[in-house]
Amino acid sequence: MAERETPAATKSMDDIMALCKRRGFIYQASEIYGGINGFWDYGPLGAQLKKNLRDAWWNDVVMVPCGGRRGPTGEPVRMVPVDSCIIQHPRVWEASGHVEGFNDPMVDDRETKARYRADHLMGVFVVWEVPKHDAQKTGAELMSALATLVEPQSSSPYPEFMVVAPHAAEALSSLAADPKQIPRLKRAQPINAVRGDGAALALLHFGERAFVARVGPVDLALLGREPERFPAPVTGKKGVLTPPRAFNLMFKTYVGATATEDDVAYLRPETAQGIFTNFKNVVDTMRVKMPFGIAQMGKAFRNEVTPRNFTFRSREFEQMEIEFFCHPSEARAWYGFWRDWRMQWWESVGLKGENLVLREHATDELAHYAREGAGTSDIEYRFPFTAPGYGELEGVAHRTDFDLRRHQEYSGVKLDYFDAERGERGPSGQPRGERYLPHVIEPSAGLDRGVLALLCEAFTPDPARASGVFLRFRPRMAPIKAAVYPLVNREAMPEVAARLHADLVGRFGRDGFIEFDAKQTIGKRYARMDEAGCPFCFTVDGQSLQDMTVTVRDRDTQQQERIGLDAVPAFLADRLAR
RNA sequence: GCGGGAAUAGCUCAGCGGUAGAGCGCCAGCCUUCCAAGCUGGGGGUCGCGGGUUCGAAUCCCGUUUCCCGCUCCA
Repeated sequence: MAERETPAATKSMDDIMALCKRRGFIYQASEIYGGINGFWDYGPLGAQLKKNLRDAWWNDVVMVPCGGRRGPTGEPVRMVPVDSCIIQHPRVWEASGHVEGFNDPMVDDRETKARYRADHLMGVFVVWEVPKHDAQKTGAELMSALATLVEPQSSSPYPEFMVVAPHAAEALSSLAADPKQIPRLKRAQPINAVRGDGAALALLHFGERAFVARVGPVDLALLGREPERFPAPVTGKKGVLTPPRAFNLMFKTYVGATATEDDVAYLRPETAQGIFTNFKNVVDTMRVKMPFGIAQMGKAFRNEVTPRNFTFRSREFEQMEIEFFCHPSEARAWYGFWRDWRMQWWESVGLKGENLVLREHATDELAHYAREGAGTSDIEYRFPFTAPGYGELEGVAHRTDFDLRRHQEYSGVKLDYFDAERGERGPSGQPRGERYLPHVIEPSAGLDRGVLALLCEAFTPDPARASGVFLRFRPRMAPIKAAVYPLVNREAMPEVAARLHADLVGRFGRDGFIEFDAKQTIGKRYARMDEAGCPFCFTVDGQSLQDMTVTVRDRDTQQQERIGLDAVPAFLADRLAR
């Protein structure tokens, strides 16, 4: 299959979206009302395609963990599922870091179109002009004079300039390296280190004049009230900045009818936390033993700043997450195991070849919970809109014990695990046991992104065939499993075909649609199935009535073979497993 | 949030101040023995939405929504 693959860059996303609409895979949500940004609905074929991918994950991950293969410890992989609520106690999201991490206020420069994190705007507050005779002194020589200087608080609350940096120290060093960030500034010298209020002092030279300035965070409340009195970074121009605007990425709602601020709750931005909050319950009730995983699939919600690229960045989406708990000493081995096996799984559902890559994260792009861990990898697919780059399908992260530790801290409930098989051996030869907070490997996949990747991968333009395009789904993923057609709507053909159709629906109808259609020419019906991605069409023709055979038309090759009517179920059963 | 482009039938698009169109698809009938064949007929659009200009707006102007591209953002 891989050798006939169509490069992602040659596929048009517009064409894929049009096909998705035309064939009932994906519609824009609330379309008759003009649509709603960042939300998409699945049509009949899309719903079944999505279910097939979801079922494959559930079966291959939860019910037959890792397809039956053994983990790095040599034992079978143990896995149990949960299904937790979308709305959790608000403290869950404080513990997870989402309340803090999802609330970066941003400031826009209306003139230059630049956007800044408000807490990264460092103000430069001039507190003292250095007398001319002292202007050539170094920062160190000024230190004694500065000891008696006016308190920085007495200077104006409005900065003279603004510099973009995460904190004062970095602002100072970047100013020293590149004074052009402030108009007319010739030279900047740091004077002292960052103080308690997050600010530091610097000596700034403008031509012949020199000033001592305090560099530090600006008053965000004041910036919100009077943005016109704050200078923009780089240009120094006033009146062009917007007030800080909160980009709250969590969907807020209210529990109860009163809807006061005390009732605020959030729709989960990830399913993972529902696993961590149930960790103790699962350990206490399920006789699981380390190492083991808890899996969950379900909807999650993120108020994305810019939903874009079809369903790739939707505000409502479905996740398939595993939290795999293990002893800290085994985390590295399990991390590698999961990373490699998840990659193979995506290949098994049809994303083969150079469009699928495994990318290990560089240290500086790791999330807050993963810095101390064995690593983070992304399994990425080259979508037409990311080509030649890639978009994330699944992240595999070693989250250390970050989440359990935080939930233990915020809830006050002990979440450590007593491992009876570890620890020193006592006189009887029995291990004394070891109590520890497990480490976690998290393979977290996006179901909607997976569906989109399947669609993009399957989409195969072919000017030689009537439909101009066909969808080359793996039979296991295809929403329509087979079609049964009488070649013509005459003689006994429709009746024979209808019987075969009923038989196949009974055997395979739970896995996907089995089509029946007697209208129109056979070529037209084949072409429709090409566009819908149906892998096999069984046709009853004149010969069928003589010798009880049918033709099987293969979607990918357009070739036909003739098999016995009674051989069709076995033929399909064999192919649909692939 | 910003800048640019777009929105007319299920799809692809034409129409650009004077009665809303074509091709394909879809549905029905006829005909048809293997790849969107042919014939006949049919359904389907308040021209994204809301204002304004005009005797008259799909068409011009303003606003708005959605989609696409580029920024920006992305635990």
